[in-house]
Amino acid sequence: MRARASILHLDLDAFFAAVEQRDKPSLRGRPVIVGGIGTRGVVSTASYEARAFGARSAMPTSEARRRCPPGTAFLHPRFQAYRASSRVVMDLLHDLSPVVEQVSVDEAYVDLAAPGTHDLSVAGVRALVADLIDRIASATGGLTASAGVASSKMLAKIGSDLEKPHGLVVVEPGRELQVIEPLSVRVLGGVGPATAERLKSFGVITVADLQRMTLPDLVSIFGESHGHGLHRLARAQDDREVEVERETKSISAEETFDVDVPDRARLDSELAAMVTRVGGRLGQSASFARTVTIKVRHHDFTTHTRSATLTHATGEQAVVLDTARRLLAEVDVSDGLRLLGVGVSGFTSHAQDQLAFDEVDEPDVPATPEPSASREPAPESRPSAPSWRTGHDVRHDELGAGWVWGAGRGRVSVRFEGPRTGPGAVRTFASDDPALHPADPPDWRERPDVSG
DNA sequence: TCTGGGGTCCTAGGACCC
DNA sequence: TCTGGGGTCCTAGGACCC
Repeated sequence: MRARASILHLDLDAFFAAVEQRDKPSLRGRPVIVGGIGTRGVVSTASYEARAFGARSAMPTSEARRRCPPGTAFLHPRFQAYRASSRVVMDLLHDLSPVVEQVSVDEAYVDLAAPGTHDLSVAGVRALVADLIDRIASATGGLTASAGVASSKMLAKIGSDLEKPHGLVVVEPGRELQVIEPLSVRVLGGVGPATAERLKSFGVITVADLQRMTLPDLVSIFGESHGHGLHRLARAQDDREVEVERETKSISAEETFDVDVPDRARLDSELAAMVTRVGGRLGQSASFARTVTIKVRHHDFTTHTRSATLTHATGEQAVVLDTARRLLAEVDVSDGLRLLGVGVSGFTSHAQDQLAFDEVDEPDVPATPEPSASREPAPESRPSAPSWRTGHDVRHDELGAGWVWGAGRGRVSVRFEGPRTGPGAVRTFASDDPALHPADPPDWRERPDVSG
């Protein structure tokens, strides 16, 4: 917590709906819902007119249709338009300070102390941010924003919410506890429906109630991290800095089908399409991923993930798709899938990915000594054995069938799943091993006797 | 026709290693 | 008969956020 109110949290009001109303005057003053408008859609944003009828973000669109009157507009999101306006706003924030943390398309923190030139008195920041909100409105064609300024991120965010829409709250340093104590614990970051419900069972409704719980009790109920977090936040203790850059840790795509899909061919083509999207973004980021995860949701909404970590990070869509296919093959889809998704994570640089391959080498195959070369960026063409590429099916005369997990510099690692090797056994061979050859047919997993 | 899509972080158990 | 203790990696699930 800082001595002065120098952290700004800015939030655009009912952003998606406001952009639609700005761009289409006939929508102004009317209830507008932006989100999934299909049978299984949910509301992304409800305009304030729609909120008056009880429509809310994350509500099933079918429910919003029931609540809102005839004449309500239900619209698909136009992300391009939102991004364009978002950029205009973020540029205005960067005019105030170089330290801007964009949390989402419609939300950001700004460190007003960073430039060292702003008047950080309560009156000073109030004038500064009031002017900012005016400039946002004129630069975006009338979008309104709400802002909170406080001594910490937590209080700034709570402040921006207090007088929405078009509100500005400066929390005077020293009054933080007064502000939060009467509020619901739900205002604290990390307190969602589940945590709020558990707290309620202990008679905790407000932040003041939460202050009465001891740290050992909170830790025993919520675990080490969450317990300490709750204890701190209830006392307005928040030292998080405004972070300019946050690295991406996973990339994923998923889709909920209008009707549950039991058809493997259809699921496979959906999977391929999603891998193309994920792989495209992975390629843009110029990084390599080691872990591939699929996600499935059944008709009863039970949701599962299956993941596989490769020995060898990859940037290739074919490898991601092949891995995802193998994971999906293990899922019972006979009742149909409601949702299918795929993601990649465990990003590494190319140099590290070569190192990872070296580390899993089996001792019975002498590794080529390369004292420092493995730490250097590898040349453009990765495998030195062109016939073996990660993700391809192979057979070994003695060990049965498997697929290539890593290939390079005269060696190939094969992952077998058979009675002799056990599931997931990885063996490494010289790539000219005569007992190693392409598998046929490629769908060896379907054949129970394949490695027997 | 209840319940999207894209993320982050945490926990817990098992394998494995020293 | 009784069976350590960390640490790390991987997997799966859950809570949460916008």
